[in-house]
Amino acid sequence: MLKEKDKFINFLKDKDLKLTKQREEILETFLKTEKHLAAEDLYNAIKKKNPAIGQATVFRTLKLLCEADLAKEVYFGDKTTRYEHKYGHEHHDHLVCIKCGRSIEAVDPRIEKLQEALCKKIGFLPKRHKLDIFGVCKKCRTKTKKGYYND
Amino acid sequence: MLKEKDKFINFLKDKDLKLTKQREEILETFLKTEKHLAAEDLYNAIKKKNPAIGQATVFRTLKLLCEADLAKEVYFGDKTTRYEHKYGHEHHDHLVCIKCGRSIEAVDPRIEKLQEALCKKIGFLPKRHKLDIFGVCKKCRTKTKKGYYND
DNA sequence: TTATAATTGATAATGATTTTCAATATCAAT
DNA sequence: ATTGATATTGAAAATCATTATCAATTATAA
Repeated sequence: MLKEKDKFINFLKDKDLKLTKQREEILETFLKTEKHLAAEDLYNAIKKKNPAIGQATVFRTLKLLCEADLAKEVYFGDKTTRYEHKYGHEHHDHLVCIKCGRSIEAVDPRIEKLQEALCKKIGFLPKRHKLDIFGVCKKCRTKTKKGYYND
Repeated sequence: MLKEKDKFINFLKDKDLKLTKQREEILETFLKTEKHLAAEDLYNAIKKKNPAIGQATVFRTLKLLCEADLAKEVYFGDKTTRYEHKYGHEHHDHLVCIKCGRSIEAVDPRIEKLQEALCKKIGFLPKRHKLDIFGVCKKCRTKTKKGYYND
């Protein structure tokens, strides 16, 4: 928690930007939630503590958090941008549950290797990639009383 | 070309929808382009032949083509939806060039297998997935006069 | 404390997509 | 071919997420 805040403060200093109450609040609330939230979700969460906050400020600050490498944009197909924590999170793929909406982070180094090989084979220089697998998570499968959810 | 049209006609009949001149035109123009185009691109292309066509109709028809499994929505991170041909195209990953914007289709069965294994290991039931690799394509690397583009 | 530049919230603007609605076209059954 | 029931169309207004504008406010280095 402190590390992230420090990183943000350094980032701001570095860019001659100011540390404001709203920026602090937004960062704190963002760090408290561990899911992939949209700007609006974060806005609503913060409004409870500080109803004076403006949406625009949330959008702007989220952008800053991305620049500061504390957050990362993710897109899951619907048209809204979501944000995930980046600090201390290595690259990972997403297993997105189509029932509950949660997403699980996972990596398989062998998959990463094969991706590189695939690129090399066709002369493509990879810079970044993303793999999203959509399906039903363990919890949601189990919920279906009659054994596992299987179709 | 005929196959796709037939499939569309059958789809429409099946849903008690009507085959109209604009739907035909939109399908034909869509089939003529082999890249991932946005609704607006398609709209502009069609306007040349038929200036009377409405944007809304293009959006609506693109939706229909997706339902008919002739087209598939793809998202490459910017916020506009693009559409690719689906008929006769197996599942594939995308290598998206960040220089020229083109995208190459590719599949590696070993990657697919590993993805399944990864899911199984954590009890996740996969339904579909997408892998996009962003980088620089061979052509664009070559364009850089002094040897390959490498950073 | 003060000067100066950055920040804020409200609101208007944007861009992509959707909806609404009255006029028109399709198609199955005459 | 004509009809009639229903789907479709284009234009324009409405939406949704996001961005830009701007006057008032605030942080910060001197």
